[in-house]
Amino acid sequence: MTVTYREIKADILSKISDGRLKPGALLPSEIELAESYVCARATVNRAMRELTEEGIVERKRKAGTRVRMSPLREARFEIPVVRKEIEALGAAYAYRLIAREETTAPGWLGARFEVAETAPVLHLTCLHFAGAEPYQLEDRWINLEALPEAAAVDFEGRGPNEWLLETVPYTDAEISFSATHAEADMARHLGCQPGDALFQAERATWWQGQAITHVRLVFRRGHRMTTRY
Amino acid sequence: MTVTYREIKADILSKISDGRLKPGALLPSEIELAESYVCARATVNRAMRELTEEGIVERKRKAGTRVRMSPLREARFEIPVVRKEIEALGAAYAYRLIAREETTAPGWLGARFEVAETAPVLHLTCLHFAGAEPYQLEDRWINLEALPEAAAVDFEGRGPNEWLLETVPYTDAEISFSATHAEADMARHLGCQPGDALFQAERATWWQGQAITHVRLVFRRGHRMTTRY
DNA sequence: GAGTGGTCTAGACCACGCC
DNA sequence: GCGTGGTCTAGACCACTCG
Repeated sequence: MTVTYREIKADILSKISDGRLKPGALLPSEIELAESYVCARATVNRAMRELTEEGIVERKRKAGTRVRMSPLREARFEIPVVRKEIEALGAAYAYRLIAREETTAPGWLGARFEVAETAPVLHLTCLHFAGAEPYQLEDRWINLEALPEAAAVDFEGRGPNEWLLETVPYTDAEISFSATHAEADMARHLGCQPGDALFQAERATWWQGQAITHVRLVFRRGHRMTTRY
Repeated sequence: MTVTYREIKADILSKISDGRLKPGALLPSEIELAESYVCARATVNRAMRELTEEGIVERKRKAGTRVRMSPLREARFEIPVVRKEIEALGAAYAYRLIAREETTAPGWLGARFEVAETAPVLHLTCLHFAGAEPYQLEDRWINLEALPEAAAVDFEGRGPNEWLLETVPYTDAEISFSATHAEADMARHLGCQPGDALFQAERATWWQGQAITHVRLVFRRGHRMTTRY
């Protein structure tokens, strides 16, 4: 029965949990820990490295390893495909294409995207349903210079997000969350009142510096994005 | 000049980026990779383990290592202290306590928190400024059963978030983001119109199952939470 | 059964950062 | 300088899972 790096992690965590190790406390060096756990230093190292990545401890050469003053943790959100998000709610997923237009990039998009305003883009508006209820309104722009084949796809049966996921990888993405008012047509599609406060996400993706797609996702009234950490 | 795990990661990533490795492709086994990179298998293993954690590849015993079909990535958000958030904007931070009251937990809080409705709580309302502009309205509830010493603190000079961070660790936290309407007093404090759509975060933390604090943070109009990934 | 990844060991060298 | 963590090596055993 040897000591695993998981057991070492669990032991350190339990010592923090029950107060035997307080925030700011200095831990023994890897060599000392390896002796006390009777294992190789590499095993201790892996345990401590993972605790570092998880934001539990802080390490500095020469200074040693300390329990973080306030465990710096970051919340992580998976960015699921809307179909899976809805199916995870236990509802049936349905999709409808509302509008489709080939045009040129409007000014705000050009600025965010670093594409010329004359660039050809495909503009799609779609609605995603959870059962019979509208769930999310999708306002999508696809850069046809980067992705000319998108012009040949009719997005009637399947949403552009799923098509894009299968078709193009990306190297960079930016996502932001904010609140917005329901405009008149938005309220009509989402079944809420004009002026209602709605949660929205905007995402842009690039492939090696070239803009691929920008999407604005407006959720139905009352939507919450939640995570535990 | 030895081969590091970082170089191996970078090499694999570049092969994915330029198409030499396509989504779904099977990579050579660790032993083969170690031979071709002329390094120890542990070095290859670390590179591949990190690529797995980052969602770039998928590994199964016996089946081998594959490039993920669609790189499953998660967005990460640091949850900074509001003071640092504001200072990072280049603005001066200021704080004001608006209201303070010792009371018992309202029903909705008891439900979220699993504390009795008779539990004593400290209810604080505070405003955080970026320069002269209101930035965030904080509506905080502290469980006085878990943290009786909070009753003795006047939160005049410093916000409860900073006090809590220094004072109590937590084992579990839940955070959620949504949109809300500005109520009348909220609009007055944040300098916006009643009914404006505002972005809000709600966070609850626990220490080993015991509720510590619940906070609702309502941001000024137009606030966006952004990350790249 | 056999091949793959998962982990541990014992040892080594190095880079960083205090003193 | 010197102690700490960061990394690499060569070898080993094990656990899972596919055929």
